[in-house]
This record gives sequence, structure tokens and C-alpha cells, in this order.
Amino acid sequence: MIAEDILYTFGAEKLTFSKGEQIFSEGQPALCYFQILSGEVKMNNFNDDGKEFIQGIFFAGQSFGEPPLFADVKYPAHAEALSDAEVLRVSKDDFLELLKAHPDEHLSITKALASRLYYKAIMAAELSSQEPEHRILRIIDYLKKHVHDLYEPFSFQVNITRQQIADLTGLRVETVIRATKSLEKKGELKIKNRKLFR
Amino acid sequence: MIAEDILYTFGAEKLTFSKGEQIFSEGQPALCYFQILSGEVKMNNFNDDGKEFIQGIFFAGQSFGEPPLFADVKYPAHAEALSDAEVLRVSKDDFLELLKAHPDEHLSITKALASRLYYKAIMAAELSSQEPEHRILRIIDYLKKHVHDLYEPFSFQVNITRQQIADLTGLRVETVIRATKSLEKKGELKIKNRKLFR
DNA sequence: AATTGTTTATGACCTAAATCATAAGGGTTC
DNA sequence: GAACCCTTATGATTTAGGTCATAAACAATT
Repeated sequence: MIAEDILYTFGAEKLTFSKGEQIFSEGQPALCYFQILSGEVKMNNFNDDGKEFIQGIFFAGQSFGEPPLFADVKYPAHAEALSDAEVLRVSKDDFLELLKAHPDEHLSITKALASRLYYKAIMAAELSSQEPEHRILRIIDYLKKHVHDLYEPFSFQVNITRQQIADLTGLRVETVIRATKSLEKKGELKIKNRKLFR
Repeated sequence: MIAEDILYTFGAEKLTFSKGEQIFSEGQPALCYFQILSGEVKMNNFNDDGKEFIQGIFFAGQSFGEPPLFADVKYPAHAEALSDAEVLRVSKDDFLELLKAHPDEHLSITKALASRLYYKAIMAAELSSQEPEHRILRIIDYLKKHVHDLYEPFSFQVNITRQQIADLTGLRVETVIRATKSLEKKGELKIKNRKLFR
């Protein structure tokens, strides 16, 4: 996350997207840096039979879609506004100039990439083999700890749907519903009128 | 990948590991930057029932295990020498000094992180749902294109075992063996005395 | 208040991949 | 060259999770 005023001095434009709107698409060349001012953005893929996989959900203050700027590849996923959202956009060239001019901001981008890589590494190991219940607890714990900074037991009300959990873990809704019930029985989760707590 | 001489000016030590030796372990705090001079290194996890998942395989010239240096978290996986290997090691503090002093090297690290993130994003979508045959072709294509820079059909002799493919994809050896046979029938792979070609 | 759509819920059934067992080929070491 | 181990191979069986169908709870919109 880069300080707003710096972004503006490097030609940032403020864009607004309404809920459900596409920000960029899988396969497009990466031309811009994006940073969220307000709202939420998800990055996702669809496999051959239309099933969605959510790569990640991003919140105000976070940037997204930078890796292809550095790696010179096409976007590996779509980006879509999950709610009405305001986003700052900086062209690739300006962005690279900015990093040169502000080493401390460069470092903060590197840190953001590193922590996403950390999350992906954990999820990869998890997705590869573990049972549904493990996978579900892992994203919930990730959201709780790394996104919402909560640590008290059951202090976190899961604010995404069972369907979104399914799309983040590669499971099916029904499986998520059954697994969360089973997790409730085991005391790992609480369910208060349909809302999950962890 | 950072120029060797620069690493030495920042206190790099050359370490040698023999095949199978552990370089660091999951859960340890990340204290050093590592870059491979010769040999191969894999990063891996083991799940509750002992099944291995290979996060990635790294070759001469590549660095590994940097994300936790930036993200201030513990190692999410083990690192083990796949062959006898020589590795340069720089302490975290020296490494961060190095990045400050050499913005261009910092950028190359950022690029390395970005391209790994790209790979992880693709594999995550793949792992989440696709059938075994898809998954297998994806890592093979990744190795062919991004690691060995080959593009001619069947020019790439897959140099990892069926077991390692299984550990990279989260499948079982038997499934990999059956799927590769089926892929050969479909003309996607060739198998010449047990070796896979793509 | 009625309508429509989304989210959660549950049961029945089916299928693909894991599991288990067993073996043969090839490489390495003593 | 015997012993050992790893890799590839194949068949039989099991099972977890996907698939399909159906519905109730709730939210949003008219």
C-alpha cells in the first residue's frame, strides 16, 4: 500500500466501479497498478465447466494485480468489484518510476507480495490434500488473523457466504455447509442464526 | 537472483549441503537470504498423515525462502537439498541493507517474487478443482516453459518422478501413472522407456 | 403484502480418485 | 551377483465428496 499523495504525483486517476463490475480480465496484458480506496475487490478464475475459484479478496488500502507488472505476463485471473468501489490507477511506467523514486514504497510493495506468497503457500499445501474441514478452518483463520486482526476465540463473525468459502477452497457449497455443521459440533465454530463465528 | 560479488560484499557465506539434507524447517523464524550456486533445492510440507506436498523446486541462480524475511512470519515449509548443493547465505539484516544499497537488485527480487506468485496463482486455480490430467499437464508445462525455456513439442524430457509430480499436484502416484498413460493415448505426452516427454 | 432472488439446508445417489495389494523393471551398493 | 530400494505398473475395492433434487429461511424489491 502506497501513500495516496505519492500516487497522485505519479499521475494516479481515481476510478469508480459498481458492484459486480469487471476491473480487468484474465489473459489481458497488465498495464496498470491498482490500489483500493474504498470497497472490496475479488480476483477469480472460472474453470472449464464454469466453477469459480477465488484467488483472493482485497480491501481498502490494499493493491492487487501487481505481480504481472513485474513478471511481464498476462493477468492470471479476473478482477471484479465485490461492492461499489473506488480505485486508484497508475500506469505501469509511472508506477515503476515511482518505485525508483521511493525505495521505502518499493519495500512495502515487496512486503505485500511476500505476504500474499505466504498465504498462497499455505493454501496450496492445504488445497492439495487436506480434508474439507481443514481447508475451511484455514481460510477462516487466515481472514480472522491476517485480514481482520482478531485473536479472541469466536470474536470473528465470518462475513463471506458459504458459497464464497467454497470458491476459495475449491469445494462445493453443500460440502461447506455440511463441514461447517460438523465443525460446530466439534466446537471449532459457532453458528448463530446462520452466521459463522470463529 | 542477485549478483554473486554483491552478495559477498554483504557478508555472504558459502554453505554446502548433501543430497537430502535439511536447509531450514517449517515453523522456524526466517533469519537469512539463500541463493543457490549449484544443485537443486525443494521446499515442501507434510500433512497430518505424512503425505508430502512440494511447494516448489529451485535451481542454480534462484533464491528461495525470502517471503518470510519480508512478511515477518515463520517459514511456511521445509527446504531440503534435492542433490548435493552449494548455497550462499546472507543474514536478514545484511540482506535488507543490500536491497537499500542496490535498488536494481531489489527490483530483481521483487520480480522473482512476482513470478512465483504468478505460478502459485495458476496452480491454486488448478489444484482447486480440475481433473488430474489438467493438473499434471500444468506443472509439466510450467517446468517446460518457465524453468527450462523450451517450446518445441516433445522437446522436454520430464526430469522428475511420477511421485514428485504427485507431490506437486496433490495427487497419488497411482493416479499420476494412470493419468499420464491416458494422456499419452490422447497424444498430449509421449512415454519413451518410462520417461515422459512433452 | 406479494414476488423474486439468494443463502442455507438435507437427503439420495453416483463417480472419480484414494486406498490396498502385489509385482516387475531398473539402478545402486555391499 | 545378490540384496536392496526406488520407480513404474496394474487390478480390486472403498469412500469421500460431488451431483442432483428439493425446500425452507431470509433479504431485497416492487
